[in-house]
Amino acid sequence: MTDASSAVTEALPEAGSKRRQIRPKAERRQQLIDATIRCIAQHGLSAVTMQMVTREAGLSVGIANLHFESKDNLLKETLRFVAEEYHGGQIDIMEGGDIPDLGERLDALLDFQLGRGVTQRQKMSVWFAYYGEAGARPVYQKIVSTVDRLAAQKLEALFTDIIREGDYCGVDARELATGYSALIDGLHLGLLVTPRELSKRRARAVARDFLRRAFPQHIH
Amino acid sequence: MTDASSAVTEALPEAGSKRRQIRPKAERRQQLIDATIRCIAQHGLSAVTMQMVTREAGLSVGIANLHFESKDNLLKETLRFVAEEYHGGQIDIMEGGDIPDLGERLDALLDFQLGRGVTQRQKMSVWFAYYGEAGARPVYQKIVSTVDRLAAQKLEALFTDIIREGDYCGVDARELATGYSALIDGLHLGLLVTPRELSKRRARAVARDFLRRAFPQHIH
DNA sequence: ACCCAGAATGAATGAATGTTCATTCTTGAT
DNA sequence: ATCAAGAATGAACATTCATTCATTCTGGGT
Repeated sequence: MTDASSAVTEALPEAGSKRRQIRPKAERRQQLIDATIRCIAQHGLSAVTMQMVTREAGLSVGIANLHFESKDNLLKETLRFVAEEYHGGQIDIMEGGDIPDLGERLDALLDFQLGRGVTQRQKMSVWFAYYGEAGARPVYQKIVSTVDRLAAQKLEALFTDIIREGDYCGVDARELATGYSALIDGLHLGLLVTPRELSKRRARAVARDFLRRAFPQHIH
Repeated sequence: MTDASSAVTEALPEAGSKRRQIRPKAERRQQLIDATIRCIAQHGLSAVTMQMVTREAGLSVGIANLHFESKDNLLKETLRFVAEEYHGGQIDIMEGGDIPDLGERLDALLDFQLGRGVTQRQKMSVWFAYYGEAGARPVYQKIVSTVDRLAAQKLEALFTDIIREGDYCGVDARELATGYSALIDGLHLGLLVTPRELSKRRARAVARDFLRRAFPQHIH
């Protein structure tokens, strides 16, 4: 078919290169997961197909079943990646040896949760696409609740420290942590579904307000 | 209903009756929408098929395309129904001529939002299934944001009244309303995805805490 | 220079699903 | 009792999609 000796074609040696490349398994896996995230964000979880994902990744259809065993598994691993990245980022900040001041640490957390650009929005789409299915799929519930529980513990610990430092009384760290987490989730929903009604700036203001009401000395 | 004169067969006059019945269009539509809700809650939006829905409704496959033109339309109408029911219920309470005391009205609202049983959980599954797809489907965004906007206005109005009545200062009704809505959404998510971590009782306590911190004179 | 383990490909396959429509049946009016 | 309108049925069809696998190709080791 393609005559190798004829030098006529081969116009794009780099960009649109059709050249087959061999890369390590871990790299291909990540490539496919990234493509899956973009596809879910753009087309919705229920519309995602293997063809769509592999085309987005610039690879052939067979490769997805080589590195992940099935579509189900690819979707599962994609959720795991997003969940761990999001919660891992939060946990790093909350443990945060690099930020000694507790008020600043809260600010950094808020920045992480409601900051960022397009990428963050894509991740949020993925996040909620899975939430929607979680009621019917125990596997998803398990992945989310595992990382979720750890993040919730860290948040409660941080709140406990702040309450002690500020001598706030009549405040329950656990209840407050549950409320703050729920508030952030709800704001993400708002940003995703009604971006016209809720700007990122306003979402941050609302979250800061919640924290200020609870820890007036730490948030200005 | 069943023919009284023929006493031979008709073992189950109600439950397993195979008899073909003709019913008005509106009734069939509601029957199919109800079945769709149950299917989404049990299997997840992406796993719902027309066969599944019509079997759940105890009807044949053709009927769905007779009363709704397509699967897409059935799903769209189901979302519209759930959205209007949920937001409509809230709005009725918030306008609430039947409850003059504003604090009690808040309580009633909270009851409606976080109360109920299995049915409510089913509706929530549906709600978030669509949220997950909303990022990619403008139709869903439009349906939700339309009813959402109205409910947000009513909530803001209620908060404004309460702020005036309680002489609360330094509190912005709009910002608080956004926060409260987001909090409720987030708590619903928690109830759906991590029911083990978050009981309905605790969710209510968290929401009440939020309101108490804002309107201490109205919530005890 | 040669070789081969295994990475990559994509046409083929079979299963699942949305939609159609010829046919059957019910009901209320005449 | 008869009939027509249209509600209801479900087998058939066309499409779409996940998965397979025979084959091709690559790059590091010898």
